[in-house]
Amino acid sequence: MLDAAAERLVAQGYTATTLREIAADIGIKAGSIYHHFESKEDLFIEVFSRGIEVMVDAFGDVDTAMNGCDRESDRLEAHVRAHLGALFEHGSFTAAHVTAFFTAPEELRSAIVPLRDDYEHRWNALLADVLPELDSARLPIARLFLFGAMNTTIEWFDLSGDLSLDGLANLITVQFLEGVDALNLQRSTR
Amino acid sequence: MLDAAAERLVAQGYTATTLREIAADIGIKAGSIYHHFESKEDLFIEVFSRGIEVMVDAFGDVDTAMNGCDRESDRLEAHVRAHLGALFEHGSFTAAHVTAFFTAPEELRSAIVPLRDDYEHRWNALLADVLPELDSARLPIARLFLFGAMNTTIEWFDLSGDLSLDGLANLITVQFLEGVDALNLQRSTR
DNA sequence: GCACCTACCTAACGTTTGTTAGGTTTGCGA
DNA sequence: TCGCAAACCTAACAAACGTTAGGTAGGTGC
Repeated sequence: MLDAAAERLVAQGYTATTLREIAADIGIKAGSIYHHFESKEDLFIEVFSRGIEVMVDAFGDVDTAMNGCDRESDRLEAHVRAHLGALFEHGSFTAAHVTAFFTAPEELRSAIVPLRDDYEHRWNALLADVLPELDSARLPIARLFLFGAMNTTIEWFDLSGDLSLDGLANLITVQFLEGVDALNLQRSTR
Repeated sequence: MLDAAAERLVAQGYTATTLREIAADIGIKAGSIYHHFESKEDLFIEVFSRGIEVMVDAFGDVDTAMNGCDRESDRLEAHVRAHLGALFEHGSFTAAHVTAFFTAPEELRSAIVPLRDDYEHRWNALLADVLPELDSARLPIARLFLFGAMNTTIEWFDLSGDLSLDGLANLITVQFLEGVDALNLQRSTR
C-alpha cells in the first residue's frame, strides 16, 4: 500500500493522487485506508519518511563498506552510486520523495524537513573529507550542484538503456570533480 | 492573471492550484476566467508556453550579443546567466515551467514538448560549439547535468543573498567545465 | 440615443475529494 | 467452539472542484 502510494506520487504528485486510486491499486476500498492511517497527510508522511530512510541507509552502508578506502574519489563515487541506487533500485519511495516533495502541503513538508537536514549534513561531511581544499562556504553550493545533477536523472535516465547505474555514477562523479572535459576519459584512472 | 497563475503553480503545482484562487488573486470571480480561456488546461498551456518563450528569447539575445566572442567559455557563461535570468528575473513563468511541468496532466504536457525540444536543441548546438572535443553521445548527458544544476537552483538560491546571479552563473559554468576544485579559483581567469 | 461588445458577476450543475459511522468478514488464541 | 480483534466494506457526509447559462455594468462607434 505504501508502495502503491509512492508510485502514484511519482506519476501524479500529491494533490492529484487520490485515496481511492491507491485503494484500487491494492484491491481495497478507500475507507479501509483509515484503518492504517489517520489521514491522507499521515499516509504520505510515512511515504516521504521512507524515501529518506532508504537514502540514509544506503549512505550508511557505503560508509561502513568503504571504511578502509584511501582514494577519496572512489568513496565519493560509491556514495553517488548509492544515492542513484536509492532512486532507481529500492522501490519508488526515494523517487517519490525527490519528485513530489514540493507538491505536498507545507504542514507535511515541515514534518519531514528535519530528516532531510540530517541527510544533507552527512553529505556535507563527506564532501568536506573528499575536498579538504574547498572553501567551506562553497561546500553547500557544491553539494547542491551535485544533488541537482543526481536527482534530475529520474526525469531522463532509463535503467534499461545502454548506460548502467555504475556508469552513470562514474560519469556524474568525474564530471563533478574534474569538469565536463574529463567525461571522455571516464574510468581511465581505474 | 497569467502571472498569478504562474506564481500559484510554483507554490502549489498544477492540481492544487484552483481557478478560484487565481481569480481571487487578481480580484475577479472564477467564472470570469472562462471569458479569456476555454478551460483550466488552456490557461496553463499558455503559462507553460510563456515559460519556454522567456528562456528561448533570453537564449537568442545572448546569441546575438555574443556574436563576435572568441572565448567559448564566456559564451557559455553568458548563456548560463541568461537561463538563470529567465528563472529569477522575468516573472514566474519559467520558474513555474521548471517546477510544475511534471505535475500537469499528460495531454497538456504533450502540447508543450515540441517547444521544450526546440530549446534543448539550441543548448545541444551550443555545447557542441563550446566543447568540440566531447563525444557526441555524451553531449546530451552533459547538457542534462548542466540543466539539473541550473534548474534546481530555484529550490535554494536566494536573489537577496550574498551571492549574485552573475556570481552563481560563474560558479555553475566553472564547476561544469573544470570541476569542483576550480570553484576556489572562480573569476581568476578574467 | 441606440446598438454592440468586452469584461465581469451570480448562481448553480454534476463530479470528485477526504473523511466518517456503523456493519461485516476473517483468522487466531484459549 | 467461542470470543475477540484486526482488516475490510458500505454508504453516506460536507466541502471543493471545473464548468456553464444567463444576466449586468461600462465604454465605443454610429
